[in-house]
Amino acid sequence: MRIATWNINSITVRIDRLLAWLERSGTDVLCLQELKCDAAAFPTERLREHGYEAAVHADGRWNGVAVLSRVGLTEVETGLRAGPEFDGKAEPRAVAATCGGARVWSVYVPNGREVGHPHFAYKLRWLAALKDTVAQDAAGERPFAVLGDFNVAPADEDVYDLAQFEGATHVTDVERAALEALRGTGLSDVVPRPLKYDKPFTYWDYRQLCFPKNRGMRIDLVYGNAAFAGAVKDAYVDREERKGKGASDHAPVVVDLDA
DNA sequence: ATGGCTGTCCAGGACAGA
Repeated sequence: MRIATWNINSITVRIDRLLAWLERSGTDVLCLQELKCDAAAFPTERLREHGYEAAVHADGRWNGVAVLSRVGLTEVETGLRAGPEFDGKAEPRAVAATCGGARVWSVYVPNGREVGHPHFAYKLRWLAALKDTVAQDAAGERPFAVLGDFNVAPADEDVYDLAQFEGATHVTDVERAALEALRGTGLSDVVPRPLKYDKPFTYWDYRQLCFPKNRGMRIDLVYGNAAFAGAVKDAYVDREERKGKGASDHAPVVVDLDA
C-alpha cells in the first residue's frame, strides 16, 4: 500500500495537479493539509470519479484537512479530543480515518507565528492534545500513523541553514520537546529519502529562489507506531511535484508499506 | 531544467504562511 502526506496549499487551485499526481504516483491513501476551502467547495465528485473517497474537515479560508483513500475509508474522526481553541474557535486541523487496515491522522499543526505570540502557545497546546488523542492507537497493534505538516523541524539538520532560524519558530527546544513527547507514545519518525541532494526537505519558501537553491526544511512528517514502521519498505520526498508553475510550496512525502 | 511569493476574500489590500 502506498500512503502519502501533502500540504497542498489550496485544493481549489490545485485540483488538476492533485488528480494528475494521484494517477502518476499510484497513491492509495493521501493525507492533505491546507485545503483552504469549506466543506461545500471540496471536490468530492471529481475525486470519486478517480476512485477516491474522502474524509474532510474544513470550514473556509484557512486550514482544512482531509484523508483520501481508494482502499476503503471508515471510522472517520474530526478534530483532536479536547483540542485547544484559538480566538475562541476550534480550527479544522485534524481528521482521522481507517484505510486498508491502517489508521491514519492527517494533521496541520498551527504555525506559531512568532516565539511568544499567543499562536505559539496555542501550537504547543495543540501538540499536547495531539499526543493525548493518539496515545492509545500509537501503543496498539494495528498499523497507525500521524502524517502531516507538523510545522516543526525535528533536528538541526532539518533546515538548510540553522543561522537563518535564530530566534524563529519551528526549531525551538520547546517545539522539539513536544514532538519528542509525541514520539514517546510509541511513534517513530519515518524519515524519507531525498530524490536529489543530501537532505529530505519537504518545504521550500516560494520567495528568493529557495527551491532551486534547495533552501528547504523538513517539516512534513510521518510518525508511525511499531506495526506501521515495521511495514515500511520505502519512503521518499517527491520533489518533482514541487517543480513548475502552480506548485504547492510543499512536496508530498510518500511511504510504501508491505501489504 | 527551475524560477525571483502565493491563495483567499473582497474589490487593492490585508492576512497568513514558516
